[in-house]
Amino acid sequence: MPASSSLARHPRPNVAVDVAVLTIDPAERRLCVLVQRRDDPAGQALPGRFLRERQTVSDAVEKALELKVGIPVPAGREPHLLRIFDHPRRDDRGWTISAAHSLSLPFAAVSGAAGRLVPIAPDGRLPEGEHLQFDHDDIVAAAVAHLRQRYDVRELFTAAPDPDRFVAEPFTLSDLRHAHEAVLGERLQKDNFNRRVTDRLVALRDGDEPARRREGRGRPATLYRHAPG
Amino acid sequence: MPASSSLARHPRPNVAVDVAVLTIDPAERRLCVLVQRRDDPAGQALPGRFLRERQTVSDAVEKALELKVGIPVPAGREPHLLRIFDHPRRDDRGWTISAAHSLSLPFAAVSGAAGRLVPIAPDGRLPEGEHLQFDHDDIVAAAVAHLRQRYDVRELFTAAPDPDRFVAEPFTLSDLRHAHEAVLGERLQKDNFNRRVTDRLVALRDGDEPARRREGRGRPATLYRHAPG
DNA sequence: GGAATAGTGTCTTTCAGACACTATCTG
DNA sequence: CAGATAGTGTCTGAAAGACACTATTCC
Repeated sequence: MPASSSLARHPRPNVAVDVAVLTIDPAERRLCVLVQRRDDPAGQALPGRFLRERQTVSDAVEKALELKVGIPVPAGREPHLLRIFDHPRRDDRGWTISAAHSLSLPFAAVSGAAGRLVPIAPDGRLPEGEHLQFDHDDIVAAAVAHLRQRYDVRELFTAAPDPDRFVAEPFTLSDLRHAHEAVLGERLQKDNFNRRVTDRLVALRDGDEPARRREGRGRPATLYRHAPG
Repeated sequence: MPASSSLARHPRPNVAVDVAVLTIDPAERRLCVLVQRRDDPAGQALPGRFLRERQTVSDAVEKALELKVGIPVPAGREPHLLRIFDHPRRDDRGWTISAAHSLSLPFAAVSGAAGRLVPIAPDGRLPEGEHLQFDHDDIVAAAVAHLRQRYDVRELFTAAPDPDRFVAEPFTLSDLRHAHEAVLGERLQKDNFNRRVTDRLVALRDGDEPARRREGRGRPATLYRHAPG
């Protein structure tokens, strides 16, 4: 903020926020983005909203999600700022800049939303035939790129696995791996993945034995939580 | 940008940009940030400016640097968006949000600036006794953290060395290493550093021999450019 | 020769990646 | 038992980090 000048009478831009809500569909094991349900066949759009008086950006994101897709933002979830779209003529209704954000949510928080979950192609973009209005395709691509960086292999040792907490505790190593595979859009090898992440996890105990989850056929899997710190 | 609503008559915020200009003082081999020269003893500040009508953010950054510290931005240099400061009462003159940016410049582009170069402490913050107005201390810390990530060891193999081009071509391996040391605030081992970066560089030729720079005592050093691509 | 800077040979440790194996459950 | 899922033992190759060495200049 410029320190010296008094607040001059400049025209001020409309300031908007747009949000790419990312989640993982556990049935399909696919990364999805939440798109507003609108009848307009010309183009779907991400939820977005103009800033109201003295509103913070993250508050505007929260309001946009409540009003446009009908979901509350769980406590402790923070939107990530991706970039600012500021082309002077990008909106012919007037000078408008938009702060593009991404927000990762667990599937349970999104499944009741008033919107469609569009799967992300392995290349990190929207599938053929799914195109969004304005610059929203680019926001999705930026959101996925940003997310994949946080789930990069090399991050597994410096940071925690599943930094965006797509997977609810407690979880099995397979749950965790499937989440990483959905984010990265590629298969990971079970053995190497397990060895990399177990240092950062604590196994739940059931008395003397490790706590396990039995589900369908096969050997029951040990349950884990994220290690504190 | 919200697609459905017409442009309502909301109050609009003042939108500002603030810039942490980072450079490396080659004599001191230290990372520095450019601070506006102001007489106000209460606090120094980073260059910043309000957006003018239909102005883009990066254009506002450019203008701020020209007018507040008197330096032109060389072609091909892009400011990095760090975060948005948006506390509703952060400026008592009115509702103002600020897009904080960093911009890396070679020393030659900054040495004539109307401002002070303040060295960055090894912990990435401003030294004791140097404090800036508003949230500008935080901008500097964020700018340095962002920069150090780009200069992380692990990035050397995936990306080019000196991605922000602090060092002008042609350069010696020592020039390049000193720049990385200044950014990271720690010493690097000559041998390992050289081996990591030489793949990404091309040695200049002087006829049959590699081109060398003789300077003071010691064996002359081979000159390099960045490898294309 | 001595001091200073440039550059290399090679060893150890770490760890990502891959293959093959063992373990425990359901039907 | 077969089929399915969970989990481990161990090798290979890449590369980061460290030590010791050689090379070429100025004085």
